[in-house]
Amino acid sequence: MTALTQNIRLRIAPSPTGDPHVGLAYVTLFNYVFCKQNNGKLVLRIEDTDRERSKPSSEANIMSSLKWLGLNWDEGPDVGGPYGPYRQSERQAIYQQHVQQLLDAGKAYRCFCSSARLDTVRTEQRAKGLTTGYDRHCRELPAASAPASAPFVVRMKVPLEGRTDFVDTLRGVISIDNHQVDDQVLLKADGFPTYHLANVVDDHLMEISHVIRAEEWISSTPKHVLLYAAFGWKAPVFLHMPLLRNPDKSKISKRKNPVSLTYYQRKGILPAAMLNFLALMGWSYSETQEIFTVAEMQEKFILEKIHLGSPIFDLQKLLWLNQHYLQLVGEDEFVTTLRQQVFSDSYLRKLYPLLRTRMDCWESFVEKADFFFTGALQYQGLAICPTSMPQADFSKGMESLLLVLDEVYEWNSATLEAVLNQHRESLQWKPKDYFMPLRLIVTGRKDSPPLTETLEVLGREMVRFRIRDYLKNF
RNA sequence: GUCCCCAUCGUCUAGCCUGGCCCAGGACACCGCCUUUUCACGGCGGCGACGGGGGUUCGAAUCCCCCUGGGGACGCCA
Repeated sequence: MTALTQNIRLRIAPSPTGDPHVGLAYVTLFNYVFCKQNNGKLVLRIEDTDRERSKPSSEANIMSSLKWLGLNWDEGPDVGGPYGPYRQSERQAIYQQHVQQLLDAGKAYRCFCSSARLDTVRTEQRAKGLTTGYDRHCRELPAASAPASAPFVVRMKVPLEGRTDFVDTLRGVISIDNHQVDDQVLLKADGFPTYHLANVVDDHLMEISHVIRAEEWISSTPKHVLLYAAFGWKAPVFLHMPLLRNPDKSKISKRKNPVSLTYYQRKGILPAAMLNFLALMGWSYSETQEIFTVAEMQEKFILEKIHLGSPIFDLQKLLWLNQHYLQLVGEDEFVTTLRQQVFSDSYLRKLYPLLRTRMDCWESFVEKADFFFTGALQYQGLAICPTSMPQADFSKGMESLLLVLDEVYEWNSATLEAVLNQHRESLQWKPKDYFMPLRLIVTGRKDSPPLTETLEVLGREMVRFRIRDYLKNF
């Protein structure tokens, strides 16, 4: 490593648009370890340029999840630092100024196309089997040809010829034809920058030396390289981590796998286990030893040794590691953690109104409230209702089912019907039966609190996979 | 569809760069046995992979090419 000839500065750049994601923890871990190993600085930068989706609560959760894992940063919105502000929404002036610079240099242009027009163009391109992208309609528009008040975006003027090459530390040279690179929007109509602009400008201004990010960014790296060149800047070193996968090998998603760090924290996965597990996804400590700490990883880690095959996030192995770490827990920690995390005051208070009238002695709490701790819901009665059956009789059951599926699993009646159709044969359905064929009551137990309250206390992600597994095994 | 990336047991991986020590090593899961008054932990063992085809070479999991397969990107989301 060339640690002495260069300041190592890494960054993690989450977008605060949802629950803290395991993918973030994964990428952060590798950034963190490489950083520490080289006496570098780790920057946390909040990429909140999507005004619609960014939420302060999400930002807070991301930070607390990373802290939970012990992945601390040296500079960030909460701790400050010499390169701030560290929230992109607070850096507007900087982006405006840089966009103007590109405009002046003729390396970007204003585009007045409506999204409707863009949609049409894309549809046509798709129909012809072409790469979809902007047709550069406004690229050569004379500067004064549009009314000053017309809404516009600023697009990058990508070279029409040639190729753009860059080096990925793990993969070597990657070369992409400029025809494949879109005239990317840099500044949106609302004046906010897109990821591509903000990311490049900030990485440069914050003197980031190595960009370690997920593989999904490979195909937009040429845009970034082109931008660095347009500004006359030196690009950082790029390294793309393999993507975590669902069991079906698709990119890990909450639809198919629990992905929220909050979920794992609450479930009772220990940070050490999670970190150890994540480290194993693409890297190995030694030929025989699989259990190791972050500190040990730091000693032996070699960036270039990251394995490129995209690993499947395997809950079983996580749990095995966790069991191992749990065995190391001392008696005091056992008592304290259980009190704080599982039987916390706040959780018990939530349960109070639901359990109070259902218990007949203190001991019965365990029996009556078990599913509030395991998430193990019971499913009572899955019935096929002939279409002749009065609508009202099962509409209630249907309602709760759809509520669960829509709210918890983001399903709708169409996907539900598809699932049901898969089981059509084993259910011996007649075609006329599957119009409204199902009644499913999902609750904790027979005498349990109402579904809505149950869901609220348990949390959606906890329930989501129970239902999925249930339907799958049916 | 176009472009890009990837390819060792069901899963995570070691080996690949610097061909021979690999008829491929470890771990999870699974199965069996031992230990244990139960269960778990622990110990021992079993099952199980170099996607296919061409090269190069005395020799290929390792190097090259093609095919196939998987994935990602193609947004005024990141």
